[in-house]
Amino acid sequence: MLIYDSVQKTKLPLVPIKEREVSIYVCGPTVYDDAHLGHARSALSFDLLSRTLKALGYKVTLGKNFTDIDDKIIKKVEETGKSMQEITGFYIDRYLEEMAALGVGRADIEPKATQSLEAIEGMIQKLIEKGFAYQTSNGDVYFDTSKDTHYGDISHRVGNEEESQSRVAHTEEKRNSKDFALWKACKENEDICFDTRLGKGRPGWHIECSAMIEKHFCGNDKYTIDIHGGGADLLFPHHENEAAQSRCATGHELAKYWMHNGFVKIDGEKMSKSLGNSFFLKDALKAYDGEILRYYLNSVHYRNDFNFNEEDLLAAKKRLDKLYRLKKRVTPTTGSVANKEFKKALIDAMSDDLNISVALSLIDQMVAQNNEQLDLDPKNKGLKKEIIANIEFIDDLLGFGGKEPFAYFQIGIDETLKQKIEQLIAQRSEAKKIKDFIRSDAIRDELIAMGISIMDTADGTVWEKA
RNA sequence: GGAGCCAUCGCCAAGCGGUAAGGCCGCAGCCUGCAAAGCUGCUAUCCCCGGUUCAAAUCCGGGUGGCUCCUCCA
Repeated sequence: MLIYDSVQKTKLPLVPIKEREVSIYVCGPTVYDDAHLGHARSALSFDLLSRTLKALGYKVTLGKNFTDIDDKIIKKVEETGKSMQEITGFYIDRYLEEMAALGVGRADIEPKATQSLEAIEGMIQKLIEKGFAYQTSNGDVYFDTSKDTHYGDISHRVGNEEESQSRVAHTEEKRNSKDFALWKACKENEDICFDTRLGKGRPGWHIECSAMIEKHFCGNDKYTIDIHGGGADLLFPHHENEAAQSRCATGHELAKYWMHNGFVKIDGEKMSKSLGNSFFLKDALKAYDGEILRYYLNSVHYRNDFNFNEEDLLAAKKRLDKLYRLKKRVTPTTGSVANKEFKKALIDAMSDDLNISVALSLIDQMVAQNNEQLDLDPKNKGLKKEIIANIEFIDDLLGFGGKEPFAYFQIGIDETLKQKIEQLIAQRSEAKKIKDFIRSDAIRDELIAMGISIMDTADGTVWEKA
């Protein structure tokens, strides 16, 4: 398995800390609002990573956190009058539901900041003891970036210059402009704070990940986990800071490899809350089936930026349709063993830093080739079994193609409509039988107007929602 | 102002020094009562200019254009 390490900026062979085991930690969402397509892409990227590693025989332990302490959450509490738990619980459930619709598997460990306060507190204490952190007069604790000689190694930022142009506001009590909060002391009339040995307050954003990783994973003297992942926007400052905290507190590096997924863009611009161009996953799921969204969002290599648009989504859907049409042709059959070369080629493609484009092209070629073979030899049972097995393997590795194929083409059609369609098709068959093609074509036109396309096959007429 | 990334057919997208995968769209054909579906065939020398090399879309330098990070962010 080759993975691209965004710190070394090169593809590296994956050599896990423990043989045949891979530990992965991915930065999850801050749960104060609905997930957008960017969250989906990140989840999908690391889902693909985890599936690929499992297919290669690794035992994968995936951790993904929920940031449930945050200024934006507090703001929402103030705005809505709801409790923090109500808000975060609501969005966590939504997140998990929506990701499930995309076929994203649950993480093995799903820590929350609120459940990790002891670990957070412990790590901050250790940083203070070791002289890597300092407390200001109001009780805030900052990480002293000047004490960490490796600060900047993750994001490759030059640390010496004065950052006069930095957009970060200077806080008087900060010793260096790059220092960041480990602990934010409670202000006068704030009611959301946690009582700890550090006083009343709440953790800074970065410390929770370091603390949770330390709490839930153990590696060796050199590294805690194998792979740390997240969106490319987290590289700095979030991951730089996480790495610094962990390095200084524990004496070993946080992760051996760092992987970052590219952005989802709308009209060429990064989708973000501040630009107001977020496309919420819940809205996308209203318009498109989760499996199609999954296929589409995963169809571009995870490191590239992804420009979301409907035409491309439709093109992706057509590609998935073809796989399901092949599945329709072989459907009542049960699988045996997938084609060896196909299976190997697919795994090889994914083993090369998740080269999904090559994997999808292999699937396209498999579909065309098997369709041709079926054209030539429609009754070949062994072939059918192999095809089904191929598709099962695709579903396992990439997470699509698992539905019952007739159902796939009928998503969104209710029972009454379905009956009407089948009635019209029956009428058309009658007309065809007596060669009343004017009538049969009129019925077909009617169906097309309803958004239904039909195909006459040797086994009768089948229909699809267009 | 500082730091990066990217630029391949009308569109999406692989490629990682050895002579341009795949998909969508389009065209032609086979199949069909006609369609649809499926199959077959056809369609690019890689933003520009230099350089390195026997060989460059791939490496180096310089342009141009787009995007991102340095502020919450997946």
